[in-house]
Amino acid sequence: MSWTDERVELLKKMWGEGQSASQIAKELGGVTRNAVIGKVHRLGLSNRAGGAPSAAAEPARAEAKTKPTAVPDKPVEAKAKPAARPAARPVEAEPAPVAETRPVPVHTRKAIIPAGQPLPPQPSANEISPEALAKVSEIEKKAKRLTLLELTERTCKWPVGDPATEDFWFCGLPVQAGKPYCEAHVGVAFQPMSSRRDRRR
DNA sequence: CCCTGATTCGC
DNA sequence: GCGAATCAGG
Repeated sequence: MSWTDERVELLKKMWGEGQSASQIAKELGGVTRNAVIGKVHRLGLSNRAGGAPSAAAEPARAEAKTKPTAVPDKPVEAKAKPAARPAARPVEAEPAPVAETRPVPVHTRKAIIPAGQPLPPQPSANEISPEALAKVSEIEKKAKRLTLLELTERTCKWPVGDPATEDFWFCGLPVQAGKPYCEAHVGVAFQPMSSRRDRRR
C-alpha cells in the first residue's frame, strides 16, 4: 500500500479527530501503526495542534469502548451495598499521591476480626462519590474474584469482603496503565481532595 | 501485558 | 519517503 491522496486524507482526518495511530492503521489497512506514526511525523502534524495551543497531549480520549454506565450526574443516593465494601486497604505500591488525594477504602461496618489478625484500617466515615460507588458495585459483579495468590501485576488488587471470612476476594479485573486497580476502583481509591460537586465547568 | 506516540536509521 | 525496530511512558 502506498500513501495515496485519499489515504493521506483519511489519515489527516482521523488523526485530527484524535484517533490513535493503531486505529487509523486498522482503518486504512495495509499499514501498521508505525507507518501511520511515521507518516504523521513526515506530514508535520505530529502535534495534534491545529488551533489548540496549550493542549494536553492526550488527556481524555473517548474510547469506543462499552460505556453502559454513562450517567455521571445523577443524584444517586449512596447506599453502600453490603457487597460493595472493601474491608482492607490493598497492598499499596503507590507513592502517596502528590496532590491532595487520599486512598479511600469504602468501609461500613465495625468489623469484628479475631485477635491476632491484622486489623484492616478503619478510615472512619468517608464520603465517596455516589457515582464511583455505583460504578464499583456494578463492576464487582463482574469481578474475577481472585485470591491473593492469583493476583498479578495487571489484575485489580482491590479487596472485597471481609478478610476474616471466606467471603473475601480481590477484584481481579484488568488494570490498565500501571495502576494497581481497575478503572472503577481507581475511581474510589483516589478521591480528589475536594469533591467537585459542580461537574459544570 | 495491554496500549500510546516518538525516534532512529537502513532501505 | 517509507516503516520496522526501538524507545519511552501510561
